[in-house]
Amino acid sequence: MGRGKVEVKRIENPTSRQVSFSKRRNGVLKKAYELAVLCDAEVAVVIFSPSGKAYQFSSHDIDGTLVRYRKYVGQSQFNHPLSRALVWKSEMEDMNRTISSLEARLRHFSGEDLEPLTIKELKRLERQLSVGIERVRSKMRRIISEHTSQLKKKYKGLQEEHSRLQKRLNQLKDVADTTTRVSDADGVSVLEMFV
Amino acid sequence: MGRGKVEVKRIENPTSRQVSFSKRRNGVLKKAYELAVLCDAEVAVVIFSPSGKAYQFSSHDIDGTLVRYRKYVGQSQFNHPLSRALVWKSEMEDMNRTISSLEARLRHFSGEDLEPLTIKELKRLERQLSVGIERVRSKMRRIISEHTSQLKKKYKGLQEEHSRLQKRLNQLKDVADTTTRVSDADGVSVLEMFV
DNA sequence: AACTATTAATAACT
DNA sequence: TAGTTATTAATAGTT
Repeated sequence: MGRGKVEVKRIENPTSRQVSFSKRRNGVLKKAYELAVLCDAEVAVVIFSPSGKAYQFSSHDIDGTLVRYRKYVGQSQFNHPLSRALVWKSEMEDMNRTISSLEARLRHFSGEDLEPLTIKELKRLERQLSVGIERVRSKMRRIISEHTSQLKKKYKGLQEEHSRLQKRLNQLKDVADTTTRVSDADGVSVLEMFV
Repeated sequence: MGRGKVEVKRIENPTSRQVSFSKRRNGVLKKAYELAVLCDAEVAVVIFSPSGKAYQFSSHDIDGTLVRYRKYVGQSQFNHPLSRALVWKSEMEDMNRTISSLEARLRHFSGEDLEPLTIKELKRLERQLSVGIERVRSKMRRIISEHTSQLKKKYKGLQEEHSRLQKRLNQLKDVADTTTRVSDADGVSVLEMFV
C-alpha cells in the first residue's frame, strides 16, 4: 500500500521514520477505534514515539481496561500492584501489631491493664520497674551532684574574689588614714579618689 | 477495502461482527507490530472481545509500557497505584515514627538512654515509675491475699472435715468396744467390718 | 502538508 | 473457521 513493498524492519532514514511514525500511528489508532465501534470490543492502545512522546486510544476507561487485563493474565507477577498492595498491607498489619504490643507494655509499666498478667509476669514487671526507677534516681542524683559541685566551685571562686576585694579595701583604708593624718587641709577625702 | 464502503457503527449481525472482530483484531495487532518495528516505537495494545477473551500485543514489556504511560500522564489521579504507594509510604513512615517513639519511652521506663532527658523530664519519669511500681505491687498484694484467703477457706473446710471424721471415728471405737465386750468369741474385730 | 501509485486490508461470499 | 475476490483504505515515495 505504497509505492513498492516494504520490508518490516527499522527504517534507517530518520526523516522517513518520523513521517511513517506519524502516518502509521494515526492508522493504528483509527483501526483500534473502528475495531472497538464495529465489533463492540474493549480496546486500549498506548504508543510511545522514539522521542518519548505518548499517544493513546481507549474505547473505555484506559485504567479500567488495563486493570481488567492484569486480572485476566493473573496476579502471578510479584511486582504487580495488587500483590504489592497485599505485601504492604501485611507489613502494615505487622507494624500495627508491634505498636499494640509496645503500647500494652507501656501501659503495664504505668501499672495499667494488669488484669491479664500472671503473678510471675507481675514479679518480672516489678523487677524491671524497680531497676528503671533506680537508674532514673541515680541519674538524677548524678545530675544534681554535678550541679551542686559546680555551684560549690562557683561559690568558692566568689569567696576568693570576695576576700581579695576585702584585702584590697583594707589596704586602701590604711592608705587613706595615713594620708588624712598628713594633709587633711585641702578637704578632699583620699577615699573619694578611689570611688 | 471491502465490497462496499462501511459505516463506522456497531455491526448488528452477530456472525458478521464476530468475523470482523477476528480479522480486524489481527489487523490492529499487525499494524501495531509494524509501527513498532518500522518506526522504533514502544507500543502496547490490549483488546477484549465482547465475549471477554483478551488479546494483546506489546513491543516491549507490557507492564513496563503501562507503568511508563502512567508516569507520563502524571500521578494526578488519587486512585493511581503510584500515588497510592506514596500514601502508603507516608503512612508507614508515620507508623515507624510511632514505633520509635514508643520504643524510646519504653527504654526510658527501663532507665536506659536517659542522657537526652532534662531534670524535669526525669522527675516526671520517676513519678510515673513510682506510680506504676506501686500499682503493680498493690495488684500483687491483692492477688496474694486472695490466694491466701482461698487457702484459709480450704484449710478451714479440711479442718471441719477432719473433726467430723475424728468424731465419727470415736463413735465407731465406742461401738467396737461395746461389741467386743459383748461377743469377742468369734475372733472377728468389729472394726475390720468398717475398713 | 498534499498527491498518487501501489500495496494491504477486509467485506461479502464460498 | 478458512479461502477467494472485489473493493476500499492505508501509505511510501514524491512534490
